Amino acid sequence: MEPENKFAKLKAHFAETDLFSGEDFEKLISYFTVTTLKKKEFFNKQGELCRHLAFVNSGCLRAFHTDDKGDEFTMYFAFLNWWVGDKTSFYSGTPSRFSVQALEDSEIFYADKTNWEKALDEIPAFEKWYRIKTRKSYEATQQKIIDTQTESAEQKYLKLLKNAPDIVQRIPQHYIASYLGIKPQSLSRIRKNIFKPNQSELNKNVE
Amino acid sequence: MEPENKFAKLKAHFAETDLFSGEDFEKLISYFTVTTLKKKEFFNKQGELCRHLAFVNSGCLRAFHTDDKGDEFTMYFAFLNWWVGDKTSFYSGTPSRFSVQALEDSEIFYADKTNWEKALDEIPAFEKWYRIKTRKSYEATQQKIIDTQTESAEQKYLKLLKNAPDIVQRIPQHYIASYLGIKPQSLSRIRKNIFKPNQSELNKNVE
DNA sequence: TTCATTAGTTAACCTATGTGAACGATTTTT
DNA sequence: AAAAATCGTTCACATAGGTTAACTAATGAA
Repeated sequence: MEPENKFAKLKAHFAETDLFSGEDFEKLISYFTVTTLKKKEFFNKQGELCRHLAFVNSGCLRAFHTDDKGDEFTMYFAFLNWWVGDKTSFYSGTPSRFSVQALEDSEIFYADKTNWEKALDEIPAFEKWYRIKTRKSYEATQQKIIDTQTESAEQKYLKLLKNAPDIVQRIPQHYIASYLGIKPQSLSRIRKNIFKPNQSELNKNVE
Repeated sequence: MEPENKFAKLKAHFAETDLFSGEDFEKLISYFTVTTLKKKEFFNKQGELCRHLAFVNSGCLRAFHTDDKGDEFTMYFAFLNWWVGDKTSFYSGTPSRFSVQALEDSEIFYADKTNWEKALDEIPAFEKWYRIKTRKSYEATQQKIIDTQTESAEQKYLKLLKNAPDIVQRIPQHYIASYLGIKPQSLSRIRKNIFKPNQSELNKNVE
């Protein structure tokens, strides 16, 4: 891909917001660096300082926390135009509470704190965009707490199948399990219940 | 309390941030209204529009989500200087995803959207303070997801006892249970294990 | 003061998910 | 092509927490 086209998808994304002029966008990308991650490569690691935030341009990553027992819990998957990184670590200098790892070969645009803050300062449209994104991400996080506490694993899986079948297809099952907060064996069992007998939520109200 | 003293605690709180001049503060409170809530009274209800955000000046409130089965899950307790309300509803006009209710007779300072946004526009120090608070609240929410998924109910309770013994003492036990995401009976059982035999986390490494 | 309500405890039983281990299928590496 | 690693499935068994229900203590209202 030609260098000047590298940012085409990102540009389309910002254009959709109606906040950005072409000039704003040119300025924005001047603060970012392009790089690629091979499958399984890390963008940042839990326990270390998170020095960059990034946009996903292609591929897919996941953010996951590893607990004392070594069990992993996937907090989110990140696709095209998502941004990734532990903002808390990035801003406060505390150790990252989760790792971010490529699940496929991926291309990202990243900026360090200096550049990120320059971009925020100098491009009001970006600052506004970022504030909105932060709000949405806060909302999603709150919603995830509610869902986590409120629904059974089967309900969560069915909801995911319904709302994001693409994710379920694209991502290996054991990562889905870790996203739902259960073990791969349990997800296997749940799938068996869903697809075979006349038991599950899928088949209720069928009398 | 004299009217001009009503805001003393809030003023002290903002003074601590080093962001606010006395003048900023006078301006700020001009946008807020004082009111009291009796124990069990609601600040806002799940499903309705959240029209106000508020600071707690005295007493204590809780934010909780009620699911389809009628079970409640407490998202947070709010004490002195916390602010409460469903920001998502407040900003986006969507129905609140949780209710906020006084656990004790409480005094709060609240503002509707018009006043809140005027305050943000006209008092840069407030805007900055709010951005920091929002970030912290996002961090706390993310941390709560991690804790929720990672720890057993007993671990969560022990952690709470250690980090916030005041909360445990001040707040009725069934609300604590709902904060931990379990039933009151289960918390009773857990407490029994902790305080009686040589079983629990409390007594390990004692050989 | 009495009655009614709310809060906390206990116990027996139930259920969803975890655990460990085995197996075949798929993918990656050599 | 072979060997190694990863992935998904299944099963038997273990366990944390939910459910129901009964009982007592504490609180609040009449």
